[in-house]
Amino acid sequence: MDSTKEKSDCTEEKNDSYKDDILLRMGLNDNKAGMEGLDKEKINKIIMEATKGSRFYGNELKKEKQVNQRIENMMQQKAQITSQQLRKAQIQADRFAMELEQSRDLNNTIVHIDMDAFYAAVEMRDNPELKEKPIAVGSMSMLTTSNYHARRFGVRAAMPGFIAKRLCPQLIIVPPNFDKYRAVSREVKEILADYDPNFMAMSLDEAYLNITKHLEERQNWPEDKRKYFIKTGNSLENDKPRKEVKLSECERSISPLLFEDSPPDLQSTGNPLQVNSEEPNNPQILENAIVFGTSAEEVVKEIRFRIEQKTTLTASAGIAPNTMLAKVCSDKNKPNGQYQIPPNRQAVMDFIKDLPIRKVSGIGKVTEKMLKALGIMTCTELYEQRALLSLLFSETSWHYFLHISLGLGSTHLERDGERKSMSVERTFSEISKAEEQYSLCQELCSELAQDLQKEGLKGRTVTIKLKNVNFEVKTRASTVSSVVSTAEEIFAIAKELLRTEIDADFPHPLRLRLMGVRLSSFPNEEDKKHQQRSIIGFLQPGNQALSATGCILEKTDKDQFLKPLEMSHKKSFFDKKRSERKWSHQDTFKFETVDKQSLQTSQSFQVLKKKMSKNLETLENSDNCQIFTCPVCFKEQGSVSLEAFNKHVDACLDGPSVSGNSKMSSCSHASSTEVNKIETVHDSVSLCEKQDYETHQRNIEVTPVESVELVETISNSPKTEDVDAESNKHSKEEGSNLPSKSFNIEYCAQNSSCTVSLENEDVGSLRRQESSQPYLCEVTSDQALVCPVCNLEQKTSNLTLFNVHVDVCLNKGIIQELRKDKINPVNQPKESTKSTGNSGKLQKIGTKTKRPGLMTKYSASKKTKPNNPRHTLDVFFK
DNA sequence: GCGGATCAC
DNA sequence: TATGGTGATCCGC
Repeated sequence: MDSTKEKSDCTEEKNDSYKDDILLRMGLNDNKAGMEGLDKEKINKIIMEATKGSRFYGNELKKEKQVNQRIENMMQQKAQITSQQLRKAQIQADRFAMELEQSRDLNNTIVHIDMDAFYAAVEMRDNPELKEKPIAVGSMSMLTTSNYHARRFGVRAAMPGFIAKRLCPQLIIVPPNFDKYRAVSREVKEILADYDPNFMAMSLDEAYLNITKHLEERQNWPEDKRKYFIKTGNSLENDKPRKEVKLSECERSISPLLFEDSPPDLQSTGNPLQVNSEEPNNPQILENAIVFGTSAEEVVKEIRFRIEQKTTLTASAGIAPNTMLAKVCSDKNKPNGQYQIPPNRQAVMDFIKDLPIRKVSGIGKVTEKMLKALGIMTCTELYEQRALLSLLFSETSWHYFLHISLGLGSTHLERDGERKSMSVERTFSEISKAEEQYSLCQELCSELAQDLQKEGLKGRTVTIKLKNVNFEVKTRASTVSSVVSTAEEIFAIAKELLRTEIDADFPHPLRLRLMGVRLSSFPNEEDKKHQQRSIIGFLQPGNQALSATGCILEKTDKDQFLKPLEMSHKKSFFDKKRSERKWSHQDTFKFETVDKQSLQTSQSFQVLKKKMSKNLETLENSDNCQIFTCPVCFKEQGSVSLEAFNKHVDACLDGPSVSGNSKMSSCSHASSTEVNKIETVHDSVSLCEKQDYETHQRNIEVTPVESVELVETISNSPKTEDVDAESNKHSKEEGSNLPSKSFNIEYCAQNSSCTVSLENEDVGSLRRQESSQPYLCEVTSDQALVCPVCNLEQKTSNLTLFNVHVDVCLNKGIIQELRKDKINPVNQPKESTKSTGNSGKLQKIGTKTKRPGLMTKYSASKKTKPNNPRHTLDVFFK
C-alpha cells in the first residue's frame, strides 16, 4: 500500500510543532491575502483552541519538554568546554573542512523534480468543480495535502481535517485516490527516464535525476530532437519526440489557476514556455512547437513542459551540483518554477550563505531547535560554529553539519538498496480489550504476511508498535533464529510481545489507539548465498553431521519434546489454561511464590522468580514428585522440596562455585513440573556466560522414545571444537550482550528423529545457512510437537512455526529479563545518564539511504573524536 | 539486538 | 468524534 504523504510545498511547513512553533508555522507567506484567507493570528488561535487540552497536545508538550531537557544538557556541556579544547577542535574541524573542500565535485548536474501540490492537483484536474475551491486530500483525521486556495486559510499537509474545517469551513476534503496518483506518477516517471534512466524516485511526486550524461549527449542533438509540439484542443499527433497527452484549452487553463497567487516574476521565470532572451539557448517558440536548448536549465524546462503537456500538472525543479542543493533549489521557485545553482564554488557559497539550516533535508524540527539554542540558524553560522559543534555532537553529526555548511552533498544517485524492513500499522478508536488487541494483532500479521509474500521476503525480527490513547509510543522486538514470513509465524512472535505488554500493565488494560507489526532482519546476500538449511535438511539421511551444541535436557524430559498424542491428552487442561491466558490478561503473574525468602536471597534470582513464579505456584499445588534441575549448575537435584531447591539455586547464584549435588525433592503435577524444568533449562542458557554450558551440553544423553528419537548433534564448527576457545570467546564478550541462544527442534519424518539443539550465535549462523526454505515437514500422525520451554504441545506440524514458538518462548524469557534488569554482572552499568529520558541525542542519516541529507546526533556524554575524516567522508557521500 | 527518537515523504 | 503510515537511521544500552 502506498501511503506516501505528499511533500509539503512550502518549507515553512516543516515547522509543524505546536505551541511555540505554531507561531512560526503561521508566519507563512501564503496567507498575505487578507481578504479571502486568514491572518496568522486567527489561524493560530483557531488551531490552539482545537488542540489545547487534547491528549495529543498533552503528548506534544511532553515531547517538547524532553527536547528542552536535551538542549539544557547540551548547554551545560557547552559551558564546560575550555578554550583549550575549543582551539584543538577548531584545528581538527578546519582540517576536515579542508579535506572536504578538496573533495568538492562540481561535475555532476543533479535535478530535483517536485510535483506541485500533487494529490490536490490531480483531484482538481479530474474534477473541474474543485478548481476554484479550497480543497485538501485526506480525511477528517488527517490531510495529506492541500491546494493553494486552502493554504491561505492555514490548511496544510499533516493537519487533521477537522481542524482544517475550522480554519476553512468551506474546505472540501477529498479522499485520496492512490491508484490514480500512482498512474499519474508513472506518466511522469516515463518522462524522467528519458533524461536519466537511473533516476531516483523518492515518492510519487518527487525524484532526483542526474542529467550529466544526458547533457553531454544533448550537445550534439539536432534541433529536431529537442522540438516539441504544443498541444491544443484541435491538434493531434503533435508530440514530436514523444507522444504527449493532448490538452484542450480548457485543461491548460487549470494549472495556472492552481498558482494564481504565485508572484508574477515567478510565473515568468517558472513558465517553461517563457522566452528568456538572456539565455543563449532558451526555448524557441515556433507556431505550434517549441525547441529547447542544450543547457541544464533548458533540459529541465523541457522536462517540466513535457510533464505539464502529458499530465496537465505542474512541477517545480532544482538544478545543482549535488542532491542536497538541488532539493533546496526546487523549493525556491515553487510552485511551477525552477532554480539553478551554477556549477562553480562561488555560486554555491553565495547560495548557501544565508540559507536557513531548516531548509536542508535532514535538519528537522528538533535539530533546528538545538542548533538555534547555539545561535545557529543559517548555514554560515553553521560553518562558523564548526569547532563547537564538533565538541557537542557526534562525529557523524558534525561531519554532516560541515558538509551542509560547505554546500556539499551527494553527487550521484544511489541505487535502490535492499529493503530492510516491512511493516503494517493502524490507528483506530480506543481498543482496550485484550482479546480485541490480539485479534487485531493477528490481522496485522496477516496483512504483513501478504505484503511480504509479494516481495518474497522473510525475516528474523518481529517488532510490534503500540501507541496508547495518550499518544505514547512503545516498540517491542524479538529476533528468532530462523527466518519467518507467514502470518502464523509472525503472529506467534508478535502475540507474545503483545502479551508481555498486556501482562506488564495488568490489571490495567492497555488503552491502545494504534498497533503495528514490522518484520526486519532480512537475510543479506551473503546469507542467501549460503542458503541456510533447517535442521530438517541436516537430519536427512547421510547428513547428520551438523548441528549445534546438543540437547541439555535430561532423559526424563525427552519424551516431552515429541510425544504421542495420547500422552498429550493428559495435558489438555494445561493447554487450555495456557491458551486462555493468551487471550485474557487474567492470570499473568502476580502469584506470590511459595518461598519468598529463599527466592529473594539473590538479586539475580528476582528475575528468575518472576518468570518461574507461576510455574512454582502450580508446582506447589501439584502432587507428583519430580526432579528439578538447577538452572545454574545444571545438576539434577533429585527429589527435594521446593524450598530446598530454591536454596540450592540461590547458593549457586551467589557463590562463585557451583554448588553440588544436594538432592532435593518436590512434589508436582507432572506437566507443571515439566514446565518448570524447561524454564530451568532456559534459565541456564541465559546464565551461560558464567557457566561452561558447553560441557554440560556435551554430556547430555538422549535416548529414543517410542518411535521418536532425540539425537544429539555436535557442531563441527571450528569454533566450537575447542571448548576452551569458546569460553574464551565468551569471556571476551563480557560487557556486551549475551550471545543469543536458541533452541531448535527439528523433526525428520524419515528417520523419526528429532534433534534438540541449544546453540549460540556462531553456531547459529552456521545452521542458519540453509533454513528459510521449507517449513513443512509433516509429523507422523500420532505425534505432537511439544515446546521444550513452555512444555506445551504445539498444535502444528509446521516445523518452522514450531521453531518460532520455541524461539519466542526463549526470547520472552529470562535472557531479556536479565538484560533489562542489568543483572548480568559484566554488563553492570554505568549509572544511568538516562535521567532525562532520552539523553539528548540527535541522529544522522546514513549514507546508504537515498536521502541526500543526514541527521545528527547530539551526544551529551562523551563523544568520540574523529580520527579518520577521510574514511567518514567516504562513508557519507561515497 | 532493543528501544526511543528523529526525519522524510 | 477526530492528529497517519512506511521506512530508515542513529545512539546508548
